[in-house]
Amino acid sequence: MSQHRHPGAPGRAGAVPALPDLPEATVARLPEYLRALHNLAETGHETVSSEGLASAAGVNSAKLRKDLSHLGSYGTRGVGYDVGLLIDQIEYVLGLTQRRAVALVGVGNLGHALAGYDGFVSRGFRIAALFDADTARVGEEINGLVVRHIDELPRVAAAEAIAIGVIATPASAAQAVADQLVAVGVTSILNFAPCVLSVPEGVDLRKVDLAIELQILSFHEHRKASLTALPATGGSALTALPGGLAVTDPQEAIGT
Amino acid sequence: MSQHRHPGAPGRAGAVPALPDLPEATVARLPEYLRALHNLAETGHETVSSEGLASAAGVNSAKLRKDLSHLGSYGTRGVGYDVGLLIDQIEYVLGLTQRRAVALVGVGNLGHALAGYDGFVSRGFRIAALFDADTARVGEEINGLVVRHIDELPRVAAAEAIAIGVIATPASAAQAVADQLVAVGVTSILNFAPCVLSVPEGVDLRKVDLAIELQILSFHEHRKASLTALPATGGSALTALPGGLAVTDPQEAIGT
DNA sequence: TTGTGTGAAATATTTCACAGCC
DNA sequence: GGCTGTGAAATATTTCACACAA
Repeated sequence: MSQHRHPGAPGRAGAVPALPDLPEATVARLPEYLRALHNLAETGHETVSSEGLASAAGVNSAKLRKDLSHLGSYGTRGVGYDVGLLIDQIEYVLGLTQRRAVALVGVGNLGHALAGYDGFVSRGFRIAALFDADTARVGEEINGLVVRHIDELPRVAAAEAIAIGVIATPASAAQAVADQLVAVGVTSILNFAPCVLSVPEGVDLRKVDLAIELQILSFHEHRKASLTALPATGGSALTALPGGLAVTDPQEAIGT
Repeated sequence: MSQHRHPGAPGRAGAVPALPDLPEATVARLPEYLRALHNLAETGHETVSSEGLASAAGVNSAKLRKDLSHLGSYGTRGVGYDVGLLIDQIEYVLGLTQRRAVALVGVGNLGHALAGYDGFVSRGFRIAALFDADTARVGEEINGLVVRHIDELPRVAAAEAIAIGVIATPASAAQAVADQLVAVGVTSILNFAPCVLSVPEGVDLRKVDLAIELQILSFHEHRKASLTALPATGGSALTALPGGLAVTDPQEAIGT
């Protein structure tokens, strides 16, 4: 691509957004770059190389450059990237120039913590409403917000222009809540309940399952243990393991 | 592969683990299958087809079959999978046959919620210890566990055989905590702090960043808004968008 | 000379489609 | 007849390596 093309300049200088459809893997990394850039900006850096930003974000520099190249050319060859400019660009692409309103449904153990989580507010969002189905919890105030009954969702959603719904209910309630969110026009949902939700075409759904993360780590623990368990089988302990030798996690070595 | 090969039967009938090194994408889905299988078992199903399990887990059946084929052949052609057998097999591969001990560091807002999260306990883990650096929080009891000072980590880790460390501290403390966990022999870490951690080779690190999930959703909101914003540009509104037409999120349509 | 931007190569993952077994 | 297991094709993602701009 010739010359500098800045698709959708943040300053809206008459140009057009034309959000390029980024690879999903790239989208998932942009927030990480953004955080690293904010750190750099706070420590007085005005410029950063792909190498520098990549290591701050925990990726390799080739990947970073490829990712950023999808946004257009915001670097200067021989110099690096302008930190401020890149922050603006990424925030623009991620749609963070407007502070989206988030509705959190389910104010139990986890929901309570999410309601008080600074990161949402400090990173571009506004928790606009809290809901729960349990009347015992309705009325409680968390972080300056009053918990409302879920039946008030339609009214509140219209008033607050809710853009994103976060579900932190028990799994048994999650699908019903998702349906209600969809019904009031919410098109992005983040689900913390450990279950599969189905939503209509056009609604984006992401999920965070805390236990799954631990189970993935458990797999790798198991794997590491099963490898080190056979210290010397003659070399290729990594391949097939013909037969014999019952080794079911002797007791993973911890500490000295 | 000829006949039924059951690499590493759970019942340890003298056979060998021989954990096949599964594709990472497959590993990440196994916990989801496991949850779906438990649901099926509870509702009395003894057998399930790839189609049925796939839809319960929110994936397509081809992917499911490919994933399961990496574990060996546990299905019966023309019939489906034996629910109980598959549960055993997946639990075995994920290393859930032993209840791994988890240490949670950082008992603030989020950590507090994690300490009380049922899902960890119900899905194969044991929260063995809670730590914090803030002496004001040390001694507090959460869910039957007393919060200890982080300096006690070495002693406790040795006593409890901690396998996995969960970091729920502020970002500023996270790297130091990670270092301490690594120092006492922990080789798997789940990080909730919004920062990049570096750990030595051989230590597995996963990360959950709640704000990042919202930012990814925000991107898609932005994208949807920018597409629907040009209702009829003559057909190919999806391609480049030559120039002109300043469209910076008019106001995303919410509600009716 | 430095360091971005990017084609092209290498990997990883998903999907297709069907042979083979129950 | 139904459904798994799996090669082969299609996509997606990562990495390489270098032309070229500043």
